[in-house]
Parts: sequence; C-alpha cells; structure tokens
Amino acid sequence: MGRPRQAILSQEKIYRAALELVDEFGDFTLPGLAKRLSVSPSSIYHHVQGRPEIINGIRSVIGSDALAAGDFFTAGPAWQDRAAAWARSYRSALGQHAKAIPLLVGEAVTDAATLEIYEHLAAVFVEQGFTANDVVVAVTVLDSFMLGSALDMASPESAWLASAEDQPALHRAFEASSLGGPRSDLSFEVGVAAIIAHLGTLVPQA
Amino acid sequence: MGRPRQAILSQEKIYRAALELVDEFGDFTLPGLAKRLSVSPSSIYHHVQGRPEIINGIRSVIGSDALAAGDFFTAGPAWQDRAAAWARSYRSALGQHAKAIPLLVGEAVTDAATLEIYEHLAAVFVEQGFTANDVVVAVTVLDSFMLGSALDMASPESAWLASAEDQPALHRAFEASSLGGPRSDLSFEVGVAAIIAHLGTLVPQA
DNA sequence: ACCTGAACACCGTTCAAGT
DNA sequence: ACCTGAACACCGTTCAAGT
Repeated sequence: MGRPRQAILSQEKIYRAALELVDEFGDFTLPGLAKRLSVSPSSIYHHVQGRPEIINGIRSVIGSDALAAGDFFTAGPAWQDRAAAWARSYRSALGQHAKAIPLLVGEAVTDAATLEIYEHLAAVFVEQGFTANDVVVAVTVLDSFMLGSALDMASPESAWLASAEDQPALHRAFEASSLGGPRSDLSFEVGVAAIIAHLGTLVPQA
Repeated sequence: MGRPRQAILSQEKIYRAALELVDEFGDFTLPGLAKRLSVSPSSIYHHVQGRPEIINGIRSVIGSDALAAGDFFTAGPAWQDRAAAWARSYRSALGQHAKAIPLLVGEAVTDAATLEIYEHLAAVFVEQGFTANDVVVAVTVLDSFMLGSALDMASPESAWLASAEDQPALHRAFEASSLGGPRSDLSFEVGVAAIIAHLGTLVPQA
C-alpha cells in the first residue's frame, strides 16, 4: 500500500483496458476495470475524473489508432476518392470496436483525435473549393451515413429477423437474398457511392 | 397495501412514463420510474421482466405513435416519394425523442411496431420490382442514413465546436456557413435525395 | 503524487407477505 | 393477480490515511 515508486496507472492504460472490457463484454464497470488493472477502484480516480471521461477516452483511443493506421491518407488525389476513403476508414475503425459504439453515441465529441479526423474530412472539401455551406452539409451527410453504417455493422444480423407471416416483404427479401459479401459492407459501398456522386453536383468545378 | 381492486399499472403506462423520463433527463432508473408512477419499484416487476424490456417498450411506443400518425403512408404513388417519406417520417419520430436514441441503439429490434415500420419500407421496394438483393441493400442503406441522421439531430450543435487553431477547415466552414435552416434537416434531405437517386439506377424499370 | 480500504448513496432485482 | 417493504449484490464516487 501507499504510493509506488513508479506510477502503475495512466490515462492511456485506463482507456485501453476499458476498451478491452467493452470489446469483450459490451460494457465496463469501474470495479471490473480496476480488477483488470490489478488496482483498487479508487486508484482510477487519481488519473481520470470519472466514468464519462473514460468513455471519452475510449473514443480517443479508437481515433488515435485509426489515425496511426494512416488509412485516411492513402487515397488518390481526387476528392471523391479521398472522401470515400475517409468514410471507409472511420467506419472500419469503429467497426473493429462495434460494441463500443452504443456507448459513444450521446456523448459530445471533445477529444483531439476525433476532431482531427473530422478536420481531415472538412479539408478535403475545402481544398476542392466547396462553399462553407456545402462543406458543412457534405461533412454532415457523410458522417451521418458513416455512423449509421457502423451501427448497422454493430447490430447482429438477426436484428432483421422478420417473421414470414407478419413481415412478408422483409422476410422474403432476406430469405431470398444471396449477396456477394456481408450485407453491411455492400450496402455501405452503395450508399457512399450515392452520396459522393450527389455531392459532386454541388461543386461547379467538379 | 395489498392488491388494489383495479390494476394501477400496465406495460403501456410503464413504457410511456419511462419515455417521459428519458425525454426529460436523458435516462431513467427503476426507482425514478416507480416514483413517477406513484408505486413501489418492485411493483413494476409484475408487468415487465426488467430494464431491457422497458427499453424495448420505449422503442415500441415511439414506433406505435409514428404509425398512428400515419405519415408513412401519405406520400404519392412513386416509390421514390414513398421511400423518402418513410425516411423522413421515421427520422422525425425518433427525433422527437432524441435523448432516447442512444438508449435504443445496441438493443436488438423485436417489437411488432418497429418491424411493421421496416416491413412497410421493404414493401415499397418489392412492389417496384426490386430483386431480393436490391431490397436488402436498399433497406439497409436508407435505414443506416436515417438512423445516422437521427443521431446527428440528437447531438448538440456544439458537438462540432472545432477550434480555429487545431481544426481550421472545420472551424471556418461552420463559422462562415449560413444555411437556410437547421443543419441536420438540410443535410438529411441532401442525403436522402442522393441515396434515392442512386437506388433508381438499380431497378431496370425505373 | 499515487495507491489503499472504508464508507456513502444509489441502482436493479428478488421474494415473502399482504389483499 | 397485483402491490408493498425488506433485503441482496453491485455500482460510481469520495476521502482520510498511508508512502
């Protein structure tokens, strides 16, 4: 007991351990987090203010890792490719922690990593000469679809389990469908293509 | 104490009271719910299995009210209008209970009202002659964007508060923008138009 | 500065006891 | 069948006490 010669905790360690618990169990508790870190629950409060800050930290970790992976910048020079790559990269990053997404929505975004991710998207449209209004709309539209698609990825396929009697159209379509890949991924690509094609009509020089 | 001559609770009353609490405070607790219903917390368990069932009931209430409002069926005969009306209606219904959305995502959909809502959307595409694959993709794409837009509606405008130094493109765009209406609504309409136009290229007879 | 153990108010859920 | 009060395990957070 007492203070150790070197700190055994840090914000980073706390956030990553919390994310691991969420990935495994879909949620985390302070006692559970303390146990995983081999520490007392009260110790955690020397490094973070409370549970909300940990949730924000989880978002930050996901964003940092996504930025470190560098996928946001691998696309070609065309703004269409870069915007599509942005949506694909961030949806993928969130999808790797699908169980965390329900925890993240509803809390305001304040961490630097996530803001940097959105700054990158805005910059794509600004560079292309979109007006301020169009930048705002383009970012919002792409973000909404990306997030909705990430949530769809998170929800089990059985969420669409309609009954043959009560939801015939829904039931038959899913029964008879034979998509050449995961439903969520294919739908995401269709939606991104649709949105980017339409955004192209907004900018005169496109 | 003891059993009253007539039941004072019902699933419906519990669900609606819980939704009221969520609308007001963004969450609900069993003790808080019991207090609002002028009842003991344990009484609630005679009508519902537990907290998850109440959350599902909240979704059901929102769906039922949306169906009762009838907006899903007011659109013209064209499938494009009907699909757009579907997305607009359901996003609006969810938006009226924005604080509830974070609670709903992450729980599987099983209630009849919500399934009926999605059945209606699937039927639009089936009637138009979409293949099973295209019905599945069309429903998924529109649902993802609708849900993402509803979440965007739920998050405060300040969620986009970027700093002038660290996120110049994002900051300037939001600073300089002068949209002719709420950002979320305008962006939603742009996205829906984009998606529906693109879905039109999937169906030969469109 | 950083960890611990004890303590607090609170939450979800159960159950025997009443009518 | 339906409501109550007591009880349980558990959770988030605080704080004095240690080094």
